[in-house]
Amino acid sequence: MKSRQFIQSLEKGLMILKVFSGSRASLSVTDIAGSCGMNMATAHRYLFTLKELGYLEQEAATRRYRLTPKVLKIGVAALNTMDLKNRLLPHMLETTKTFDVTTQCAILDDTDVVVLDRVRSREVVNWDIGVGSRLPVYCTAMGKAILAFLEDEAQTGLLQRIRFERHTRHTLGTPEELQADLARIRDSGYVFSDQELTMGLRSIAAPVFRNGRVEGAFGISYAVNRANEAGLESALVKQVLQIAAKVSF
Amino acid sequence: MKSRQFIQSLEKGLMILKVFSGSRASLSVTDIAGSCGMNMATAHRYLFTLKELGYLEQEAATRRYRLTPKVLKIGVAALNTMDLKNRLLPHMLETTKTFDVTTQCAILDDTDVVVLDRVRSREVVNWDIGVGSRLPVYCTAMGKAILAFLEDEAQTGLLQRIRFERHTRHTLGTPEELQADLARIRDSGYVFSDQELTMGLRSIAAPVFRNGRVEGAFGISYAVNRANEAGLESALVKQVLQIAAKVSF
DNA sequence: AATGTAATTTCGCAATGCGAAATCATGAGG
DNA sequence: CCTCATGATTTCGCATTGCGAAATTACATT
Repeated sequence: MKSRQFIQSLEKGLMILKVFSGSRASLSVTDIAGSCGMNMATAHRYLFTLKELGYLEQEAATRRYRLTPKVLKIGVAALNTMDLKNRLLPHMLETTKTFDVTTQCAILDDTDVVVLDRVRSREVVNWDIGVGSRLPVYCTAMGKAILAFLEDEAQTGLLQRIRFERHTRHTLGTPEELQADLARIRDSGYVFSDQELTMGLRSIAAPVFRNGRVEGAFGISYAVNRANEAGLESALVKQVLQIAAKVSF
Repeated sequence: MKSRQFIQSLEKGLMILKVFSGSRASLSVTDIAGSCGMNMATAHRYLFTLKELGYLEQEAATRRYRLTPKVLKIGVAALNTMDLKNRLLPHMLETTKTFDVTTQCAILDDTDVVVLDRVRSREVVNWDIGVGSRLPVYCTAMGKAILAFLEDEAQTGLLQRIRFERHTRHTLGTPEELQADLARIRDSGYVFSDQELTMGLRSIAAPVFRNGRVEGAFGISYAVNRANEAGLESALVKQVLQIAAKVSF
């Protein structure tokens, strides 16, 4: 039983918006009613309301609904209130320029890291994640950087909720492997991740602190074949640590 | 009087989320109640619900609420369903690499253009807008590119809603000036915008069509001083038009 | 036309959310 | 340490809102 304070109509409305995130672009009343377990009349009322408010639009022909750019407004506000991004951005630009690597910053949300911003290297990679995308903590450099320095209770809770999935042959598969890795990371202060999420891609990351607590992470990614360049990776590690230290407090 | 179908609780909940977008990062119950014109008990119920659902978190000390990264999930889904972005991205990467300019794509939302994605040039500019940010239609190259090719009724309606504000000495100040500019744009097929929004910054943009209707725009920006480089700007115009044509259908 | 499928609206009833007021923190003075 | 003040949270009875079954409408197919 929910608290007396809980407003169910709001939950339903947001549930509908969320369904759009998971599924395809355009959905019909029936689709929504089905996937939310609502009566069709109910689903229709909510869709109608969201349309009125401008968060959804309806194709005239098919009567199907799709998200409008207005929904972005809400999320982007959240992004901009994260000053981690603002503190890091100049360093990201500079690092990308100097080493021609992709730099990014991210924060934790449950068992995912959320990419706040990224500066792309000039080399076009087949792989491209965007601002706001989510990646699993346990197989990303930034994820592990944050995880390693999380408060104990938060960390153990989180570790239990992780559902391990093998993305490449380098992906860690068990909590134990991850624990061991985290211990190593705590020692060295940074993460070196070799193709744990995507084949062909390496990353280096370090945590950023705010008042002594992990706030997020700074990371860089580059193609494996660049490992040949003499001294590159050690320079990158140095760079990552230096920047993470500079913006931490 | 609203339709019988309209669900007020959802409106209130979303209104609260929206207030966070406009104002500062963290808000108290009283703040919300004030700016939404709600009873404090009501505001509290909604904040409580949003917290339960994970869209807000509450600082233990101050009892104030702030947005969580979870709200991003909703908006980002909208971004990813826009295949305009996916179609353009490879060309953006290539263009940025070739000319070392910042490339971007955007769509229209009411009187703003919303930046879907951008690839930064290597030159670090003091100015930096991010994914999801909104810029006024009437003083951006991409905005005018879209506006110029909008259906008549949509265009006239929109023109009336624009509130002109002078950002630089090049900013257009009246509907008439804008109209004249749009006519010129329709002739040439592209927009050349010189420091209309930000001093020191030039942009070139062209509309992208989908089934013959404007879907969004592709644009590039660069520092004014690069206008010296012989042939650069005409090459850029050619590039913009070529790419816009390629991804249109 | 007849049939089927999906969207929309109606309507009476019950649950939900409302606001005034009470209660519970927390902090600032005295 | 107590009091007052301020803000957050909860209670509670009542009116409103939102619910679902069913009716209606809108289209596409046969």
